[in-house]
Amino acid sequence: MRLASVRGMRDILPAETGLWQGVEGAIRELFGRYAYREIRPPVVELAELFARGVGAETDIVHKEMYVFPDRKGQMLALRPEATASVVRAYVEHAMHAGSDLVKLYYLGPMFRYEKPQMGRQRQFHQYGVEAIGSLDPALDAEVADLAAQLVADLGLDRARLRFRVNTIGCAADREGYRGVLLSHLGPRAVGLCSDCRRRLEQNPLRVLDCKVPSCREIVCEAPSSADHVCSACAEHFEGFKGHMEALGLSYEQDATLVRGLDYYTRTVFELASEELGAQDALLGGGRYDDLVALLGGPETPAVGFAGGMERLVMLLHREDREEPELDWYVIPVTDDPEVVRWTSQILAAMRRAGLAADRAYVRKALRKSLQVAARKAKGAVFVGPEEIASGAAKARDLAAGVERVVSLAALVDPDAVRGQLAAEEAS
RNA sequence: GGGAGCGUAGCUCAGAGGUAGAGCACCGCGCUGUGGCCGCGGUGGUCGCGGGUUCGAGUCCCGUCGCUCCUCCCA
Repeated sequence: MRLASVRGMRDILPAETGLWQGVEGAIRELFGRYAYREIRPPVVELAELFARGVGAETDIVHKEMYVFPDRKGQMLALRPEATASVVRAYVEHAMHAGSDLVKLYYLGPMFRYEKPQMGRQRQFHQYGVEAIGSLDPALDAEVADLAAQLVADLGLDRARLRFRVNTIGCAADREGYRGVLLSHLGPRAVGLCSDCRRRLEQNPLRVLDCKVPSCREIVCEAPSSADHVCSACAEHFEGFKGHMEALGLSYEQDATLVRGLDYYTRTVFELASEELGAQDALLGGGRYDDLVALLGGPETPAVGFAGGMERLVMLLHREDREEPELDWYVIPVTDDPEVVRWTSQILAAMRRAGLAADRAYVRKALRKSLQVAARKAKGAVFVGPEEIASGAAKARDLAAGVERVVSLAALVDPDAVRGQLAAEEAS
């Protein structure tokens, strides 16, 4: 069989890369505006980082991570997410020493060995922010506001997006709530699905977001974590919600919102879209106050979120018209060596002057070359014996269908070109 | 990991046991240095891959790989 890309890993072709660059540009611009600076951690880390940071028992680490030994037998992993890497870098480079609050963002490929489907690939791309060094609930709200602003900037329909928030408390609260939850769910275990009976022992919180109808019934009567957090965490959550309202961000509180990574504490949130099908989470995040210390740094609270690029691109995909990108397409009208040389010289001059230009390299009927030109460029320039003799060229506006003789100097002057085209369109 | 559907030309798809097709795209000609229309002609396929049944398989059977959807999980 012919060689093909690896399952779950796809090519992003030129027809799509324009959209990707646009989304990436919007992300970088917005995150910069919120005072986050880019960090680029490596794609490969010690496998242990994720086992410790994300949690050895989480699905992501336990079942989905690409793990392999290098040539010296060291166990490495392709990163399944970036927060652990960013925090590792924060600790490794003692970034706490340089600033009271460190705000970082990243953008790049992640890897999870899952069954591929719409909106879920084995290599996918995430963007995200991490604000490390403050426990202020206003910072949680800033991160949520940033997420909301991103989808607004990209022009997504707010009515079809759902912002859900919850609190799962600090580490001590989680331990306490785990007991409360167990004593509620334990007697009802018979009614739970087989997965949930297993979760009951490993991570009872995950029973909460099970989608099996019978489990949901049992779960909706279960005590919610928000009612079982300590007063400090409850106050923090109230503060967070207050700031959300102050910023005009609408949300729904959802007691079943539990994230799949072990490091989360207190605030958790998720933004989902109705338009994405089964994989509807656009972005998700929350607070992780214990992770920095867990990875060997000082006790440092932090909050962040991550979102999926593919899912964002999918929502924007409806407008995919392809417009000519080049300013000029230069066509030699004969095979004459002199003509061909002039063509290359004019082309080079245009490019050096900052114009986007290309030329016909495939010899064919002139009208065919014009068809190609109309697909690729805003204007066509003809080079032949007549043009060489007069020292000017025939330039054609391909949208307006108007043609006029232009001096070579005008051809390579970006301002003149714009004036020229505008004048032709007006006439 | 569990379940379902689909893989035929670059793209969208017909073909239901008997010579692999259409539309679009691409190339050429009509139209010698001027586009989008029209007409005519042409290039292009180990029918995902491997086995089996049959005189004969794109078509039926089994396996496998891939895609899509659900479940699961999350971004």
